[in-house]
Amino acid sequence: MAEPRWTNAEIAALLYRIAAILEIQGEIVFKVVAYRRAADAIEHLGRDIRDIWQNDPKNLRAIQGVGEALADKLDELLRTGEMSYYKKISKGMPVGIFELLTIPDVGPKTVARLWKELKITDVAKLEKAARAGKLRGLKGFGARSEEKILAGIEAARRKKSSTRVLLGVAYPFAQEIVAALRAACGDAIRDIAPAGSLRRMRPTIGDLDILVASDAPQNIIDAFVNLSQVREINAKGTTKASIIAQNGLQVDLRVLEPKHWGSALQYFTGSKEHNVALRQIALDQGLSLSEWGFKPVLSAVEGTVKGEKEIFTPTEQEVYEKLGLQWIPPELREATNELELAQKKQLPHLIELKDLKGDLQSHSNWSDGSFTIEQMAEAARARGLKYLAITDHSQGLGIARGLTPERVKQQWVEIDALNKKWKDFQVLKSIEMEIRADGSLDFSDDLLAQFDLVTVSTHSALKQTREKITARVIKAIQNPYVDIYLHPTARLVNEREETALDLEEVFRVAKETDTLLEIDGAPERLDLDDVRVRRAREVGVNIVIDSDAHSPDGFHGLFYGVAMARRGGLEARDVLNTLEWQELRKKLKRNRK
DNA sequence: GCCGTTTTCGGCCCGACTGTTTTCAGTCG
Repeated sequence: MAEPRWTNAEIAALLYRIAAILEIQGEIVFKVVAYRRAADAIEHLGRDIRDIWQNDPKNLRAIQGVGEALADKLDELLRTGEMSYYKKISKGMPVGIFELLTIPDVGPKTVARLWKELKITDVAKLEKAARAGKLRGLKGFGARSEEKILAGIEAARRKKSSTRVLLGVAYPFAQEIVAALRAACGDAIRDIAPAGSLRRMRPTIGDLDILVASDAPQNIIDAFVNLSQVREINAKGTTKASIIAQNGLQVDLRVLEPKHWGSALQYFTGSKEHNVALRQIALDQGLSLSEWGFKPVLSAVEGTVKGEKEIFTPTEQEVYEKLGLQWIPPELREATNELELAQKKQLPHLIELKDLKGDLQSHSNWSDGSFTIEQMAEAARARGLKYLAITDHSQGLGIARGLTPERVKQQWVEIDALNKKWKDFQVLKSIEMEIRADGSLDFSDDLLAQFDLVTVSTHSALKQTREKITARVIKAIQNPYVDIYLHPTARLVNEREETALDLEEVFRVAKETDTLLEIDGAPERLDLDDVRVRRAREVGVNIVIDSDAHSPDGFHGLFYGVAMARRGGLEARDVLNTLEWQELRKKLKRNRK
């Protein structure tokens, strides 16, 4: 019997849905939070939940936030494909009701009352009722509430149609805004930094948060709303302002006194979950932490006030130090295990861009790039790299003018000639070889053996079943001349979901065969992502970080690739292209035997 | 519903804002 196969993401979505139902039904918030916490943990597991489960519910309790009750419910779901508890509580819940929760200022309590008292079960009915002035009959609702809800419905619609912006777009734009503000305000700015998910280097960004420390807040606010990048002003007050930029991004600015800088930067950087956990650690030490600083709290044990004065933290380091923690790099602040490591002073020494010695995926005008090998090589060299693999596509990818064996040989002549030009730089003969739908490769082993290194990837037949695509990839990476498997999940951020590939199995075989897996740093790929990178490291798979550059500008992909590696907790030693080519070369499986 | 060198029971983050209120509940980040 083929059971419906639930992915981690689908299971997480189910738990989030249960949380929403419980919330609307008025269940205690802590139970709701428990479901959300478990959902979040499963979403960010980095491996298939079945690998942990192994047909025993007890194993599931190893997942943070999953206890006895949830383990049993998940066990049932994994065994039978259904969860009777969900069936029970979702009975009679109108499906449209969950969309109401996406409206700003409409929360679970409001939804429950709209449903029970006015029979409103979807957004269309709510809009109609608000326009007809029927909401003001509810206790605590007035005409103003109706306007607010109508505006909220509009805002929710706009938000739904606009996707999050790629980090590769938002990051340079944030730098631009910061530079423009500095130019306009000069010395009035004591400190300035982008915060939020941008500072944590998430693959996509919703709104941009910019923080400024200054003694002259009004000057900063005025300068901000008058920047040439501003299209419209949402709000403008004495300490904060919000604008929509010409490029459509919402930018929120907050100005605060320098003495609050540390706690505010910490707070606005997030993540929310990280902050919640951090505040708990503070409480355990008798301190209440907020964006304004620390306050001593009543001690439960002594029943006395430990102190009176607030404690300010002008730097973010001081916030963490005050709690006996190492300062935590923003990329790690996603409430995985960073607080535990910071307590034990065991945070990884994260890899930096300057650690990379070479780039192992790039394209020239021999296939789908627009620049010559020489132009690409000079650009890489100018960035301080020592080697660059030219990995033009193989013939299987016809759309990218993939190379035939004959053209490969011609390209090698050009590369050999170029390599005479530098003493401090080398172009590597490589290829991005298509793994065909049946797992066979474009070139013979005899030809593959003559490259410096060989990379493989999939661009077609991406909808194959889990079994099929996994077998296909494994067959390819078992080839003794295949060194690197590129952008393993084939996802495109905001555009295309990852394939059904069983990554855990691929990790296992990659480790067994000494095949390297890639973090493709092109902003539209970022593949492997941080969660997968973390898991790859746990398993012991070797990683490389590449730009996938198709032009000299494309080498900025290395920066974003390093960001994913940092989010995944990688150190320089975990990434093989931090080695000189001669050292890396020895680690390739083709040279190990 | 989860969790524990201060607990197997009794806790579970903080502050601001809003609209409606005479002291607060709900929502948000």
